[in-house]
Amino acid sequence: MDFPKRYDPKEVEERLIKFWEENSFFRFDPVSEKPAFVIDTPPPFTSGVPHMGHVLWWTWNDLIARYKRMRGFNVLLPQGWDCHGLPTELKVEKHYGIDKSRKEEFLKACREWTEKCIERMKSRMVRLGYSADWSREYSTDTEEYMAFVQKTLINLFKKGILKRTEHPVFWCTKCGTSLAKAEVGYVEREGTLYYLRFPISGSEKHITIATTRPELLPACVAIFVHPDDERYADLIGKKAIVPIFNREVEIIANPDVDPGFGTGAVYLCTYGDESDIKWQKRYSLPCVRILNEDGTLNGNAGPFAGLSVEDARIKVVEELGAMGLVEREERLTHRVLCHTERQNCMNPIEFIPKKQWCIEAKRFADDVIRLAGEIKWNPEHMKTRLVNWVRSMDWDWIISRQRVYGTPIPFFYCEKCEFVVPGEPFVDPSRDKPPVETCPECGSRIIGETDVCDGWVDSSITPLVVSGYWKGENGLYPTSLRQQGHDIIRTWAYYTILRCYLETGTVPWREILINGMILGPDGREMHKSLGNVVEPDEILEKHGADTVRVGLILLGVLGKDAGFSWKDTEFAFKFVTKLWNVSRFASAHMSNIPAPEKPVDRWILSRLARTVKDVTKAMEEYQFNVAFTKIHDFVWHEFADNYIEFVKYRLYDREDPSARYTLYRCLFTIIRLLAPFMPFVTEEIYQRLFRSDGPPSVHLCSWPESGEPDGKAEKTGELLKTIVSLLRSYKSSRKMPLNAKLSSITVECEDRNALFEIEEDIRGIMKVEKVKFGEASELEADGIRIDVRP
RNA sequence: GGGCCGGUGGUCUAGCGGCUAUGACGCCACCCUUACGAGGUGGAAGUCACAGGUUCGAAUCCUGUCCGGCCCACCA
Repeated sequence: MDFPKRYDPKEVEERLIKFWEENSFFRFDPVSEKPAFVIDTPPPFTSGVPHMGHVLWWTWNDLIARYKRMRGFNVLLPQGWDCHGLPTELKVEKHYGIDKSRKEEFLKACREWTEKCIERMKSRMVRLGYSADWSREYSTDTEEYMAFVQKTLINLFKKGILKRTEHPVFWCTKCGTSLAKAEVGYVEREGTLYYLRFPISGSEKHITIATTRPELLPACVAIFVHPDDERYADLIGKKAIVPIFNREVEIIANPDVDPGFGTGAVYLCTYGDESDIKWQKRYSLPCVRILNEDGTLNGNAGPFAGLSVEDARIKVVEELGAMGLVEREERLTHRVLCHTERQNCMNPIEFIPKKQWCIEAKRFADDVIRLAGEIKWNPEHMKTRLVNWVRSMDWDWIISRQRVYGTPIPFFYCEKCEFVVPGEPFVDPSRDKPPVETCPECGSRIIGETDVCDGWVDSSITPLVVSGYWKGENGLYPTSLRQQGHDIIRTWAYYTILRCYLETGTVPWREILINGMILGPDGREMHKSLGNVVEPDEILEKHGADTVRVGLILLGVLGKDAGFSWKDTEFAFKFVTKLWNVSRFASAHMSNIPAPEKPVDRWILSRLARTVKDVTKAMEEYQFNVAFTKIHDFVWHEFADNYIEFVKYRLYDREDPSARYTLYRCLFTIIRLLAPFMPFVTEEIYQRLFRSDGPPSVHLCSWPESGEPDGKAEKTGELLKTIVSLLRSYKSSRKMPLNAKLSSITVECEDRNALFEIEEDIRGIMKVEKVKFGEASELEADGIRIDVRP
């Protein structure tokens, strides 16, 4: 049989990708009798180049899809693209030099850029062997998709869950947009704590407050001290004078103040941080808005108007200093709220009161927690993350973004009374006509919303899209499985559960699988500046897709981060070669004609059965690294190192039909076990050796049945292994070639019958002329003793 | 500060109540066997983080300590 000496991944992969595509093997069959398995697949964000994290993600999805197909499921593995987003806008501004004020032109450029990104991503997925049903591809920037997003938003509006309200929002002055709570986080920063004196009204005394934000002085509306703080007991209820502005503010007792920090006195400005918002509400204080959206101070800041936050800080301190009101300054590290969702922004967040569209998510916290309980989490403990997040949430979901490349918020409202009129999807209220000319309430002019949606609004309804629910088919909803990273549990997983629940009343998926992050080889996050970035293309070019996949599968423990490892890639590549060589050997010696088994055959078949059992169990638990390692160990160390070596003498000398058939059975099973992991090399072997006995592709074969392991046969096999190992050791220690002849050996073991069964094998494998049973003492292992006569 | 996860030869890893603790990489010695040197055989290397406890029996279960990692949290 023709079987090339070397496996050429590049040639094979190109050929098989075409072969699979031409035959549409991976199309979802809508009329199939088989149970459906729907994977809620990632719409990867289409910005930049795919990285190792994407590749792990795809590999897992594809692995699951291929495995489930072999298990008899009608698998739907669709693919979508999450297009909208700030990074794309920024790229377009920079690359094309188009300003977003030229909206139509700008959007066109965004789409062009996105198309390119999709092409780049898709080509890598295809090369990796991603077995998606490409006929079901979708993009979040199509009118069809956006129309559905808008429809769900209008539903929420009608139910009174989506509203336009004024609220201080997280505002990034650098990106010029509001943000959701999930997009911001605290970052340790160096800063200065200023001790500022406020004169007490009608007194010679003063009170000293400590703050890191002196520039917010114009917005000061109160001073707080702890109710039990003796230092300030006599000042509670009195008024302090805001320096420079000569405004009076009340000194109020507030139990949340920490008397141990700074001076124990804190001033409230609208708004310096989240507690300011809480306290302002609690004590019904006024709001002085001093910040513009670009991060400069406005007219309310008096002499500081027009300055940036940073400049104002210096100026205020200077002026207070001149007045003798700066008591002291001290350096400190504190936590600053920053735009953490975007690694290359990380700008400090300001709070600006604004009218925003908001989904009242908090109301549904208990429902989301209940639904999380109905979903099977892998690993289980990741559910805690979601639950903790939902419990700690104290803000609703602000969905409006002051951007252009996004799904338009589908509402119009009255310029005077703010009465809201929904549009008819698809609608772009920034350019389309409102459905009514004037406000039905007050007769004033109706204007269109110009904001667009947060990107998560698009991507949180993918289960409704992939299942066909959005087109009125709901047979496939809820979907079977979502796979995603733990870093976006509080965003993607949470928002998806919430949105799908609000739309359908049920869970979006039955199971969720959490993958870890792929770190650099040094164990740190991959960053260009750290020089620890490994590009998937590099390995893909060198060793092929199967190696890339297995290299990552070995790292991928459920929910755990792992550093990229060249060793594992090397390991994977060696195994591809090993499998190829094993198959090459088998191609010359195996046969599909059944024949009765001999003891050694029964042993390997039992070991094989056990392997199938273990691997299947690991696959069901999504422990892919364990599953692969089990197959690897069996193939290399039991099948190749032992079984094949044990039967060579039978194959070479007498073409033993039992060995030939056993070889066939083992390899066919191995190929099928490995097919989901290494789709290319297994398909190539299948086409060469097994195609005539089965379906047109190994990926259409069924998953092997395990059968029952045979304990007795395994014991006999172990006895043979031990004896062979002892004799190899004997030869090795005497620097003899392994195929050196021995005249006789005497074996002392418990089971004389077993020894009798394998006597011929011992003689054939180790070139021993005579095997005797009896007392021995020269070599010993596992309670078996041997004497050797060279 | 709260929560979660983990700590097994030099490095990575399996085992998660019961045979002498799995395997890989690396290391040492050897073999040259007609699938594979991207081989093969043999070997050295571990008090399974530490301390208690439960049990006939603990790497495995419980408690505490130490050390890492991640997530969350308003100390201005």
